[in-house]
Amino acid sequence: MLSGWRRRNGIDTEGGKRGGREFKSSNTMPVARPKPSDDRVIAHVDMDCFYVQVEQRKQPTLRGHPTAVVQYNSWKGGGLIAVGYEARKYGVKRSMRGDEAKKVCPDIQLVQVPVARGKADLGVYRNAGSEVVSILSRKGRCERASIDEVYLDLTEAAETMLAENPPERLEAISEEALKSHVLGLHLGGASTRDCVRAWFRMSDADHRDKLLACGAIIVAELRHEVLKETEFTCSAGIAHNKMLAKLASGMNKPAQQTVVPLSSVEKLLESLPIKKMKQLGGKLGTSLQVDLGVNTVGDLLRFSEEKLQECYGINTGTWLWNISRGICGEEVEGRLLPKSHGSGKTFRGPQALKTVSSVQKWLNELCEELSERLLCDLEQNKRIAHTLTLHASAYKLNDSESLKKFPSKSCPLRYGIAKIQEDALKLFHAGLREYIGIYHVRSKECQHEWAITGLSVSASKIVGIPSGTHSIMKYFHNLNQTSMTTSNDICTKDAAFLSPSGLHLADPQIDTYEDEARTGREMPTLYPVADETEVCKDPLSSRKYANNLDPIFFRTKEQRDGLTEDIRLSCSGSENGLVSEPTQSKMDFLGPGLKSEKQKKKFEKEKGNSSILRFFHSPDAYSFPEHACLKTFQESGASSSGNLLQENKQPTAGTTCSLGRNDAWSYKRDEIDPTVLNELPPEIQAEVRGWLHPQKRAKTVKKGSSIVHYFLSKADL
DNA sequence: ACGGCTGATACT
DNA sequence: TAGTATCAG
Repeated sequence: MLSGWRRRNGIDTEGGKRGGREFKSSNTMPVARPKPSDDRVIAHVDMDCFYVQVEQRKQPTLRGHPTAVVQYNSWKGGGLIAVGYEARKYGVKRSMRGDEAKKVCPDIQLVQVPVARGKADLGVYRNAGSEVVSILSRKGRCERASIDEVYLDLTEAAETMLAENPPERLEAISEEALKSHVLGLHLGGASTRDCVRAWFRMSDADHRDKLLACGAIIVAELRHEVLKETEFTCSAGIAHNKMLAKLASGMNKPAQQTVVPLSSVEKLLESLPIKKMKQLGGKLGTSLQVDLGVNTVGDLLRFSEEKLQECYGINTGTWLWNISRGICGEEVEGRLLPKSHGSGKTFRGPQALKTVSSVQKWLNELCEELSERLLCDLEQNKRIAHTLTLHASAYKLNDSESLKKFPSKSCPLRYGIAKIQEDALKLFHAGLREYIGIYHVRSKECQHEWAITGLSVSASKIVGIPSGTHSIMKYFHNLNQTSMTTSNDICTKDAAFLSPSGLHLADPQIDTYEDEARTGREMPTLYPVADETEVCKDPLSSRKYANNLDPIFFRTKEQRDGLTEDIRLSCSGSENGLVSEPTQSKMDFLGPGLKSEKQKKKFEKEKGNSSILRFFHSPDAYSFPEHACLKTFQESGASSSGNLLQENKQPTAGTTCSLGRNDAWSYKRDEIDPTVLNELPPEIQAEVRGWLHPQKRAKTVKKGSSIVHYFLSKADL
């Protein structure tokens, strides 16, 4: 009996008896299998104890000393979030408390995570990660997998090297490359290095091995550049797919790289504990162990694909079958920027928040950080986020129902600190009302019913906006001239133009809130660009925009072509005039009104900036009337959205490609004038070309679920 | 009620 | 879609 994991994820919920299974007679039919291998060259680069390195660079005297990064030094020395390798020798581990670390390693230096607005601020690490990404993205498609991890598709670069400058012709192979670990390489007699050198130069090797060798040389170069330019060391894995590359990058740390030739895969996986595989470290992995007795990846080979599908569903089953053979078709995504931003904090135990005002206070802090990061993203990457989401965790006091989860709520995101704060609070109330039950709504000040143990706000649905001759500046400039006579902020209405679906959620309506006298206000005309004269007067007209115009591209075709993702990845507050004044803890206790005063001053101060940011800094920026938005916010099950939204379909033809990192919008590829590309910075060109000519090879779909798998020849691995 | 914070993704 | 859950580091 499968327990736990499957109950939720299992696709086949009806006792595992699947209709249609009998149609798959396993041997007679040409049961196609995924290719046993592909000839891509994929690298996974993993920064070594990244936070520690960042702190050591900032404070060089820490180098060479056992060091760990800790947050919230208050309780038991704080929690470790990164441990340097010197400290690991003493047995210091992540998720130790600072005190325990001191115990096993008295000399350890504990560095605190920067704190801003009363919470840990990981901004410095994010920025450091961006530095690294900007270097690693030079040689091929690059996917930022996390703050300190990157995947690279080096296939083209490796092929080029193999054709023009193969290792065997290379008079000298870099020292770093020669230090590679090559799995399965027999080190008979000769020194390791000579062996590796010989491997790199092997002229009779499998073509795919040669590609890997080239990949390893390239990765060694890249890692060297990272070290030179950032002082950070990293480790890497080079293999034919993401899964193996990721596996390899962790095998020899720190500051080393590991190559996985095809011939080594079987043995590598045979004895590998199942939990070491990415995605199998959690409940699914446990289920494999407990329910199927699978302890190593090799053990998985005993099960037919059908059996695995019976147990875990079609997708996961096939995926398991594949990974046990070292097969993984996942593409490197080609995304240098995050898809969402979030700011959150937990309030454990006694610190749990029990009043609305304390919640509000913290929401304000979180929203402030979020807003800052959003503006940063806007200015540096020309991207706009469209959805604001509030997550909270809570428990009920004196209630058996305390297991109930606090519901997440989201709404359209309006730019401007005050707006975000206001909306976040409304979302909180919406969630709270649902959480405690609508009958208790009125007992607003009745405490001790609930306690909040975690709060977070996040911004998602981030899409790029055009740049180039008609830049974002111009866009907002127009906006400002025409419609923002009283306002300096982007708000929901703008999202009407920008939102891919035209979906508009009204502000959450909390009945305990006074309506903000929106009624009589007239809707301003809003000209997206000078030559577009459509006027948005009522809720429906926003739909018209969304339907008829590609919102972001609701300008000329030429303008559309300029779409770009700015490659300036860093988002450092101090560099862009966005830096906040030193956080004053007094502010914590000031109401929104006073805070607004502060923000006003900040805005005044920044008025001189040519930055677009000044458009959004006004705290009490004009708010578009709510009736301009479709009200789709679901309240007590009463949904007014429904049909309106469903009509709104995006054209997704076969020849569309998704722009940037967000699939929200598609457009016809052949509408793009290729010559425009040449005017973009080279790095951007590369990425845009990536969009325009996505994958040469058949696209392998997530988790091996793709039907293409079934049309490829059976594995002989 | 302790590991905090951040992010991605899949499913419904 | 919006909301939930899982996973990772």
